[in-house]
Amino acid sequence: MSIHANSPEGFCYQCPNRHFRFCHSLLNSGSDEFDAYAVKNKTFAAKQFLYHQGDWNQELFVLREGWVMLSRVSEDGKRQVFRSVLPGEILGFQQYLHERAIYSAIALVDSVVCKIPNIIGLCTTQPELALSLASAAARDMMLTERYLTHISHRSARERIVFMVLELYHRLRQRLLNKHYSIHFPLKQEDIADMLGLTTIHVNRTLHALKDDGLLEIHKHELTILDYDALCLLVEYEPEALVTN
Amino acid sequence: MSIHANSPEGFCYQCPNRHFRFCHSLLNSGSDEFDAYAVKNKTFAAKQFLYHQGDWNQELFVLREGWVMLSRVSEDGKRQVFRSVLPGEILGFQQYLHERAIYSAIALVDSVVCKIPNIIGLCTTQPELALSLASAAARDMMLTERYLTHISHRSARERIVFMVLELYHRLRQRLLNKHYSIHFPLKQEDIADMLGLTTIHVNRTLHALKDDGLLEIHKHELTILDYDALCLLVEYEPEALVTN
DNA sequence: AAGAAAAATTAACCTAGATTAACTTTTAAC
DNA sequence: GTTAAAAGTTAATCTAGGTTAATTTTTCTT
Repeated sequence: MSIHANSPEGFCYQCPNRHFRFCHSLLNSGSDEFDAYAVKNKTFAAKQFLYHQGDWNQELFVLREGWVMLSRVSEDGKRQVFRSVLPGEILGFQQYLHERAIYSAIALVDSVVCKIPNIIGLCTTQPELALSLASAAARDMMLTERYLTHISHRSARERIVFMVLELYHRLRQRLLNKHYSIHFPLKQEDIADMLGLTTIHVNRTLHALKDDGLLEIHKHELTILDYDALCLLVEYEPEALVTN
Repeated sequence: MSIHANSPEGFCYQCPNRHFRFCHSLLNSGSDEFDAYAVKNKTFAAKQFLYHQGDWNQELFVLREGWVMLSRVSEDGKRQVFRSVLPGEILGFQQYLHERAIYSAIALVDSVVCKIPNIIGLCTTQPELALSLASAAARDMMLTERYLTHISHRSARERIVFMVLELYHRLRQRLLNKHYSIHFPLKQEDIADMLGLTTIHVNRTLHALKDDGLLEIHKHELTILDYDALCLLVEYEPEALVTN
C-alpha cells in the first residue's frame, strides 16, 4: 500500500523543493504510483563523496539541501570542476548514458539527497515526468553552455564575476540568499579548477575585486558589494536563468 | 489516416539516421500516432540561418544531412560558437525552456532538417520518446562538459586537437568519414570563436600541427595524419562518446 | 590548547597567446 | 574573366595570467 506523497505523512510534504518542476512531477502524478516512502534520503557529511568517477552507479539523486560539486581528475592529475549542484537540482542522470560516472560528486557541506528509485520505470508510465527530466537536462545544458561562453572568451575577472553571479541567482531562486550574501563553500582552488585559472591568480583577482568594492568572500560567506557593476561587467542577464 | 512511418512510403524509411535513438523512438512507437508525413523537411542552403538568437521559435529539428553551427553574438560584438550539430543530432530543444533562442543556428553547408511537429504532444503519449529526448539532452550535455574540460585547462594546440578528434569521431559514428578525412566546413575564425582563441593563433597552431605531421586542413577537407599521436596529446577516449 | 595540515597570500619572473598591422591567396559576384 | 570581398598568412610587439618559491593565516586533530 503506498501513501500518496503529497500527504502530510510523505517525506516530500515539507520539502522546500517540492514545487520545482521535477519534484512537482513526481508528486503530482495522477496515480499513486510514486510512493514518497520509497525515496531513500541519505545524508552526506561535508567532504564525503556521493560517488566517484568510474563508479558504476545507476541512481538518480535530487539534492534536498547542501552543496554538491561535480569534478573530474584527469590522467595527468589536473582537476576539472564541472559545476555545483544546488538544492532542488538533479544529479546522476549522466550515468544512464554511460554505464560509469565520468565525474565524481562530492558534498562540500553537510547535504541531504533523495535517491529516486526506478526513475526509468516511473517515466514509462508518466510521460510528464520524463519530460521534466528532459527539461532538467536541457536546463543544465544551458547553464553549462553559458559557462563555456563566459569562460573561454573572458578575462579572469570576468570569469569569476560570472560564476559568482550565477551561483548567487541560482541560490536566490531557492531563497537561499541573505540579501546580497550567500553561503559559499568553494575554496579558491575550486574556483581555479572550475574556471581554468591558477589559485594564485584567483587570489589576486579576488583581492582586486574586493579593493574595487565589487565583491568579497570572507569565512565562507560571499557578499556582492555592487550588484549593478558586476552585472554590467559581464553582461549578465538574470532572466536567462530559468526556474526548473 | 496516418501512414506508419516505417512503411516504404514514409519519408523516414530511407533516412540514414533512422536507427539513432531519437528517430528510432519516433518510428517505432507502438501506435500509429507518429505520422512520418507530418514531418516537414526543409532544405537550408549554406550560410542560411535556421533561426536567429532572440527568435521566438518553438520547433524541434533533427538534422538529416549537412552541418549546422550554433553561435551567439554578445553585446560587445564578440561571437561565441557553441558547437556543431551533425547529422542525426537534435537541435532546437533549448527553446522549450526559454521562449527565445539564446543562440543562432546557421547551416555551414547545404543541409536538410526535419521539423518534428508537436513533439510535446507526442511525448505525452509516448514516454519512450520523452526519455530519448532526455537522453539526447544528456548526451549533448556530456559533449559540452567535455569541451569545457578540454578547453578551459588546455593549450591552444590541445584545444584544436580535441575539437578535431571529437568532430571526427562524431562523424565516423555516422559513417561520414573517408578513412582519416572528413569534410570540414569550419573556417579558422569559427575555430577561434569556438575555442576562445584568435584567428591568428589558430592559423599559427594549425601550421605547427601540419609541420609536425599531426593533422592538415586543406580546401574544407580535414585529414588526420597521426591519429595515435593526437589521441595521446589530449588523452582522448573515443569510447566516451556514446551513440545516441 | 598545541601541533599539524590545509588554505590563503605575496612577490619575482616568464611564456602562451593577444594585438596591431601588413600582405597574400582564395572564393564569390557580376 | 575581372574585380571585390572574404579568408588565410606572417611578423613584431605586448600583456594577462602562469610558474616557482616562500610565508602567513586558518582550520582541523588530538
